[in-house]
Amino acid sequence: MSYYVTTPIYYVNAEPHLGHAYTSIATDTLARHMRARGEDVFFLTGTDEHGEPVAQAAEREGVEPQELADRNAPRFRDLMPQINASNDFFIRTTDPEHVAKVQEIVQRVHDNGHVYEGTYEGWYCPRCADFKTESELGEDNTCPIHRIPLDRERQQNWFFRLSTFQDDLERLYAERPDFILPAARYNEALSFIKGGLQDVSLSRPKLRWGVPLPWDPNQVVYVWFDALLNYFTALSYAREGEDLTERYWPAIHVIGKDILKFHTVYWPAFLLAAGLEVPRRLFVHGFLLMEGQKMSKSLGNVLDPFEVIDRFGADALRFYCLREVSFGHDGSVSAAGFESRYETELANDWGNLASRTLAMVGRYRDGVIPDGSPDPVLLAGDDGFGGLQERVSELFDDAQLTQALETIWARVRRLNRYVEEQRPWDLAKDDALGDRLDSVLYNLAEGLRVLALLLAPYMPETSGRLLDALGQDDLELAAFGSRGGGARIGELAPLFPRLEAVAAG
RNA sequence: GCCGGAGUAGCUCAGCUGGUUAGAGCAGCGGAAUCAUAAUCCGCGUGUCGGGGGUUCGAGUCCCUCCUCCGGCACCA
Repeated sequence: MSYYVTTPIYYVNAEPHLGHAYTSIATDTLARHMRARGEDVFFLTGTDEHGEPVAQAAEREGVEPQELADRNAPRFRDLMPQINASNDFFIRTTDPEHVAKVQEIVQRVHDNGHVYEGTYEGWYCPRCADFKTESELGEDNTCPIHRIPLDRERQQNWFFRLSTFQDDLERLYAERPDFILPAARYNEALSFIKGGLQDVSLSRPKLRWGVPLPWDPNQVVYVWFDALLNYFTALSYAREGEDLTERYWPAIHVIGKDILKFHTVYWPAFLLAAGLEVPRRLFVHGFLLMEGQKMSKSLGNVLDPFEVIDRFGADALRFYCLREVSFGHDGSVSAAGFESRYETELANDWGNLASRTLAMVGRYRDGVIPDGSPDPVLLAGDDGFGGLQERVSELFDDAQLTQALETIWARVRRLNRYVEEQRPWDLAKDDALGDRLDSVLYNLAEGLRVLALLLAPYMPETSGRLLDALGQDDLELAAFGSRGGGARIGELAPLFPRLEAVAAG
């Protein structure tokens, strides 16, 4: 089965920050998990490069918009390998193939009768060269940015008949109660729709920075439709000489709660207008907060992802983001919280479990994992290994990334407890207990293998190192007890060196 | 104002369609152990499950009401 998953495309006007990293990490974790299950995965990310803010920023710097975009897009492209994202393609909305495809689809929507010419009236800022919404107006209808009085202006404009799709969208939502997760976001979108849909601008006038309308070159496609279409256009040219649309569409979108309306209302309606399938599903995540506050440079309360990666590696950042904040909700992150989880969970619970297990296999069995069979005591119980893959998979199906990780982590703790219960060092003192020791060591190694596979989507680098040290090269998910012993273990440097060691460098 | 979330141990939070003495992690105190990155494991909580009322044999879990916080209520990405 195909699994096409996307991040939003990132606006090149800003610098990459933790928020971008978070979305990409979550999406990558989904993609990696599905690949491990044998699904046919395609993972897309990219940059959004058109629109007024880019045009203005370029103007301020005295360069062409394309030049500004060319300079900033690579910073997002480079973010992906830094966080170890496994995206299959990186789209830029200035790609000529994207532009051509946008025009084709917009034309189709036009030809299908969903576009008409109208006038848009609103408060216009001549300095911004754009309209302001009611909610962003300053005192006495002034521009919130420039603090100058706004003009009441009318503009010729092409409109998309969003209102036509009122019933279609309501039916879509009724038929697919899990179209959007979490459910609270589904409710939010649905109540917006039920409030009554009005038509929206499809284009912006003048020769600004964007995709020209095929039937009216004096207008460019409103940047949001241009941007949303990336999910669809990318499939047509991501692979040279191959169109992946049939194979992968429709998509599963991972988005932040701030862009809910565009993705859950405009986007499905626009696809219907073009005669295309609506997305399979949308997963909406919350924001990472610093001490409950929204992160912002001016407040200086930013957790710099690049700094964390430099010191601790991408795995630690990935783990922390998905562990600390329940995926789908807002939550707080902090340097102290990071260090606490790094030390107690990554270094002590998990890294040390790997160390002690490998050390015992080395010491007691000359580095060869003994044969054995699953210990019933490890399979049973709320934190047992029985049915673990299935439970984790179910959670991933609903993008419950944090709960899945907690489910896995309960087994990390279980294995540490197993070591204490079995006391292999005592078994090793009595040759008559050799079979028992074999079994315990087998179960520990097998537990590590299963957990490393389940954790690999979250922490690909360290999980790979551990699997390597366990002499495993099969990365497909496989149940506890499905592998025998016999593998020779290798060297393993601490997966997560303790903080002092990291500081000492 | 309307709609939707949330309010559970010092902190961060789990608790599905109502059912054994309300849970986990962290922090704190005490102990055990020594395979391991001095890493682990065990024990210890008098919590008004936001307040009040109701339904029920039984409610954190359903209904009503009130309080507090957050989000949405359109062309800002």
